[in-house]
Amino acid sequence: MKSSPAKREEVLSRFMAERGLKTTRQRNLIIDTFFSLDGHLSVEEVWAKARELDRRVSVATVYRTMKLLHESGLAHARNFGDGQTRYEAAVGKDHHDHLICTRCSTIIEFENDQIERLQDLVARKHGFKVVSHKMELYGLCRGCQRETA
Amino acid sequence: MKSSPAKREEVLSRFMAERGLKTTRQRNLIIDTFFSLDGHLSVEEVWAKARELDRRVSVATVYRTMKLLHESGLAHARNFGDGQTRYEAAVGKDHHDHLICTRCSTIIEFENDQIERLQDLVARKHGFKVVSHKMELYGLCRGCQRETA
DNA sequence: CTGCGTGCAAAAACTTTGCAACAAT
DNA sequence: ATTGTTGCAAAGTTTTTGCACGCAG
Repeated sequence: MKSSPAKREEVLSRFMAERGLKTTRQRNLIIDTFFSLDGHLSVEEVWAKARELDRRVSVATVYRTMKLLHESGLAHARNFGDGQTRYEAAVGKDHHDHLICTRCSTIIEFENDQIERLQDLVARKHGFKVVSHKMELYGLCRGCQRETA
Repeated sequence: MKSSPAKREEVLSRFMAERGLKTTRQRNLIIDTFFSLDGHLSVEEVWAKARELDRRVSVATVYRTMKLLHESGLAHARNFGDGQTRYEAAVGKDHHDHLICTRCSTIIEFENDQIERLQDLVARKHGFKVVSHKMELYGLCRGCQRETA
């Protein structure tokens, strides 16, 4: 599912207004690039793609912009254990979690409402108001189980 | 709950035998230090504590040893979003997950068997064999909800 | 105009690694 | 003896930052 530009725009403009941020050519480019791609993107990857359209954007601006997207809630920041932060679009697709193969690094996404409901329950029990969450299951995918056996 | 030295010892010695690793003064010091502490520890923190007993251990050895602990399954590696890997003892206490306050950084641990069971179920459905997992719920703790309201 | 934003390069923060000396088996 | 281990410092990665210039509002 692609992310919905309408909702995005709304969240973003409210966020930028709130913080007195300005709309710039670079920010638009980076944000559009990020949402046009899909998956779990490193800053490096977003940068590479954005540069295809404008050779002059600096990686620092990409770092700064991705951080804004994260703070605005439009992107989740993830850490899959390699040393890099990866960003993932947070609107326009249903929430999902990850199954990660520790051998071949395959990542499978899944969602499970029942788990989500239980999470809320647990949080409430501790007086928490959950804003977001991440869940990652690490193990061996079908193929790697076979090869390792 | 403190970690149980017996189980630890066993897992560790099997792991070291398997890989032809040697027992050294530094490794013992670092491992003991790690398990004597509690919580989510950065390499820096373990190092600081270990140095109290032996000024000469180098931070490189701590990095190397923590990686071994992680590979042996005795320590989980976590990433809470600050730029550091944090390690947490993986035996002697039941598995648990985390509620993290995004405002004051309070971390509450919890466990929920029902969720664990559902995770296994989902994994199996995708042909995965789960070895470990982590789940983190981000939000506002009781206190911060009040202050932010 | 005014102040935020950008690019660049330098720096910071964290982690890994090459190597010679050293220690465990 | 042999082979793995350590400390150190250098190098690698990823991310942040200072600053002068530029651009949006």
